[in-house]
Amino acid sequence: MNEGDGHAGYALVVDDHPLVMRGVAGYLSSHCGYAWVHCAAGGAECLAWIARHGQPELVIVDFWLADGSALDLLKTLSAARAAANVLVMSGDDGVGIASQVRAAGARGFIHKNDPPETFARAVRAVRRGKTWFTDADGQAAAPGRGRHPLQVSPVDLGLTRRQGEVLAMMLRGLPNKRIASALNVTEQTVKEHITAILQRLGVSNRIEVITLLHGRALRL
Amino acid sequence: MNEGDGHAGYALVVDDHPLVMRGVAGYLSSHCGYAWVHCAAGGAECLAWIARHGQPELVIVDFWLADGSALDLLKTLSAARAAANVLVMSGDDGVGIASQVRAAGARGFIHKNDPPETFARAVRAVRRGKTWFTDADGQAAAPGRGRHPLQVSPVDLGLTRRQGEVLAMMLRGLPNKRIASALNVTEQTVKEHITAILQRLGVSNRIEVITLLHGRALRL
DNA sequence: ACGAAAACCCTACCACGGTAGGGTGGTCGA
DNA sequence: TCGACCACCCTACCGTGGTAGGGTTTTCGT
Repeated sequence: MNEGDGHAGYALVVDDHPLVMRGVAGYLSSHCGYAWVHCAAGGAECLAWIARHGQPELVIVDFWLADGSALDLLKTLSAARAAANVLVMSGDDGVGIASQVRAAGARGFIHKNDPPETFARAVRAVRRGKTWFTDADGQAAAPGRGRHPLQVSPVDLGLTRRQGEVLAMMLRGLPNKRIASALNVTEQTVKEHITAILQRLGVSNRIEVITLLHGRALRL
Repeated sequence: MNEGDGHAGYALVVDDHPLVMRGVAGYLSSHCGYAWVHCAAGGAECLAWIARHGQPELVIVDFWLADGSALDLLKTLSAARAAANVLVMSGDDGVGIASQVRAAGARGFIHKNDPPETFARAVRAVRRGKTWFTDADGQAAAPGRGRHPLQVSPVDLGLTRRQGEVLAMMLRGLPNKRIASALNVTEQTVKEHITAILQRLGVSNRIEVITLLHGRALRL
């Protein structure tokens, strides 16, 4: 999948919702190839962090922060060093946010309702020096929802029922032995199920499976 | 073996922000012992899902949904079958939300700003039949931020700089060989770094590391 | 100037994961 | 009844991952 090479620089997520931070940070590290992802709960913490450690390669900021909107932070960042790629993320459809944000120096704007794929595309674009402003600011965020598979069913993945159970336990990080004893079968049998799963999913390791499917729920 | 693994009942997350959903769902499965977590993007989808599949053991609803607030959904749920444990989650500090939500039949209310630990405690409480309403609705969400460590900052995890780099690549699912070549060191050196990381984190596998820091639980 | 710690290298050993290639018994639909 | 498929078992092989126990160099704080 994506190749982001070793020491590319780190990403910084600024959001005051821990769970959201968690989700975004996880997604960044798993699907966008970021080695280090740091989180800050607000603008001040973000600036302090950057002062102490270097300039991040990418900054993702929630528009609505506890200590004011992201606009101030944005301007400060731009004033200090315009180098950082800043991507602003918002949960609502406030008109003009995109343009405000762009004026303040952001390199892109995305909506929390966007599917993760869009998110990843935006990150990639910004990373390459491009900008990413989906709706041309007058298009008013088309309500057409971009639903995407966040939960996967083993069947529509081409797996048998048993393989699905094995997959579920594999995703939870259980070693073969435990899967075997939990299923009351031999470790060998588990291995064979796993071999089948691997080649059906086109990967070679169990860890590739985990990094591939992690974050989406398995529906049996 | 462990608590609610096998067929304890599933959790349902209702939120229209994919990334948030991702975070919450991941946290539920990793830190709250939920084997199955399903996600719905709105109230309608939630109801449809419950109609098709069974009653979930836990429902987590974002207060602000695209198709109106969660109150309608809450009432519908309560009217249909009061059995479900519903936990409402909100991102802002709107006064009276907690009481509104409680009146509508929710079993608990949490704030997105709350640290994940609080989230987990709320889930556990609701699961045991108790309720969870942090501020007594008049206390107006103390601004004292509840910052907590939740993301990979190698240093405040007790890791050296190099170990942090290795950890990052490990989390991306890269095998030792690749890490070694990316870092221009021997595979052996990488192994030693990893051994150090493992015992500092108190785990025994790299997959335990991944599942630990990425959300999947291992609960042995 | 000295000691500690980090980063690097080496050999060797063993458990685990995954593959290959055999076989059995059961269920289902043509 | 026959074939297809699933689940299960077995032995055997090998690559990777992780540990143990040696060692060298550089960096850094006191």
